[in-house]
Amino acid sequence: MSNHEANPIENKTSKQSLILESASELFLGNGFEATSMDQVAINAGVSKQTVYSHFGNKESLFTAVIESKCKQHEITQDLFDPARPLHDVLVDLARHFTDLILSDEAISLHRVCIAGGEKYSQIAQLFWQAGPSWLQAQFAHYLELKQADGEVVICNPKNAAQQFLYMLKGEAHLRLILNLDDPVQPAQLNEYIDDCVTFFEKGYANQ
Amino acid sequence: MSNHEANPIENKTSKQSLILESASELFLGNGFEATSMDQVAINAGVSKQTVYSHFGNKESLFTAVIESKCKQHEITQDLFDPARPLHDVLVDLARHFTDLILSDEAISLHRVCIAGGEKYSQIAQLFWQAGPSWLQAQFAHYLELKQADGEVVICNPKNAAQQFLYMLKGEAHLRLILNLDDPVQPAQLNEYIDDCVTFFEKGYANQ
DNA sequence: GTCTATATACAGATAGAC
DNA sequence: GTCTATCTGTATATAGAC
Repeated sequence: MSNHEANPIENKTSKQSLILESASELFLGNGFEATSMDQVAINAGVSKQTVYSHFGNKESLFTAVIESKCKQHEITQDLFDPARPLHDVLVDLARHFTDLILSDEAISLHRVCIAGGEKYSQIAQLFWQAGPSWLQAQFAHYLELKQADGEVVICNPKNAAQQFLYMLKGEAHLRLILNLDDPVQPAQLNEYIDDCVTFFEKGYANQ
Repeated sequence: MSNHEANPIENKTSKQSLILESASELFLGNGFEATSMDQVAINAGVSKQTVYSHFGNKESLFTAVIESKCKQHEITQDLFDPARPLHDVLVDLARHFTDLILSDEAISLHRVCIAGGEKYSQIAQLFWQAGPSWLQAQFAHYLELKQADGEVVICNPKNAAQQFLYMLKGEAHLRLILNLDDPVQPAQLNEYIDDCVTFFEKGYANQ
């Protein structure tokens, strides 16, 4: 009985994805510096040399991990259908946005990008463009259309979009990313989100 | 001529503060993991053993640094004098708050607390209580008084305080903490801040 | 208290067999 | 491509002289 699989190509890609998965777990869980290539290899069930064969060095592996994770976390743009009324969009956006950014994986990803951004600014740039920048632009564009319709009075849609999104991020996100013992409770969070929607509507209402 | 100083006690405390200053620079600049005790010693102009004599181990030294830095960055509570009109307080708060949180040292401190919070949750707790938590409470209290005066209509002052502060933090802070190449320009920031004040006043106006 | 010298461990990365 | 064994540097922490 031979030692190699029936399809060597599938075997190759399988090992590569095993390594990527292992590295994702460790980098996102413990950060860049605290993760060793030995751990990555053991966790993936391969030898260290195999890791180096596929990804060259630690930085390249790290970049590959961040890149793949950024692609996974994207909010659908269907949400910003211009035909939808403002209130519905605000409520949906608030719900989807908070669900996304407060998830365990998004928090880990954000934390790692902050820590790693100092030395590897490419990482932070990837995260910024795939995440915050993209969403802000989409939402601002939607608000422009609503402004044109006369539904709202917004002199600067880009600013308004930011105000809404960063307001929502707020305390719940900060507590999680600081890893505090007591996160914001779901009931309190829901009340806060509703408040934000109401606040936004009144602040930018057309009289 | 003897080698020791006239006052050995002053000499001791001087070395301790030298070490603390050196460690602050390195921890805030490069993070916990990327800072070695050797670097701290060299940067302070003392031997490594002296560092250990004063602070025991790396974690203790780190905690001491964060604790001292948190104490330095505190916003005066004179700002929330109940006699002051809302508009003045909002403008002053917005200016002082953004100045503080966008400063180099505050960004570094924030970054380090996020990175270190995973393993040493005491660090993040220190930061949270001395910074965000304290300011939110002060501002919420002021808003309660204004609500009682009938100047504004705020059903939940705690939420309103958060909305204003986290909205201000916004993109400028995120870009800095991610260490992106292109930070928000001062002119654009000022415009955004003014927008936030106007938005808040309209959103919570008493008709 | 402060120094120099050292013990011990583990990191990133590579050599060479199969 | 994949593995085991190893090189080389550097980290935390300590021992012992002064």
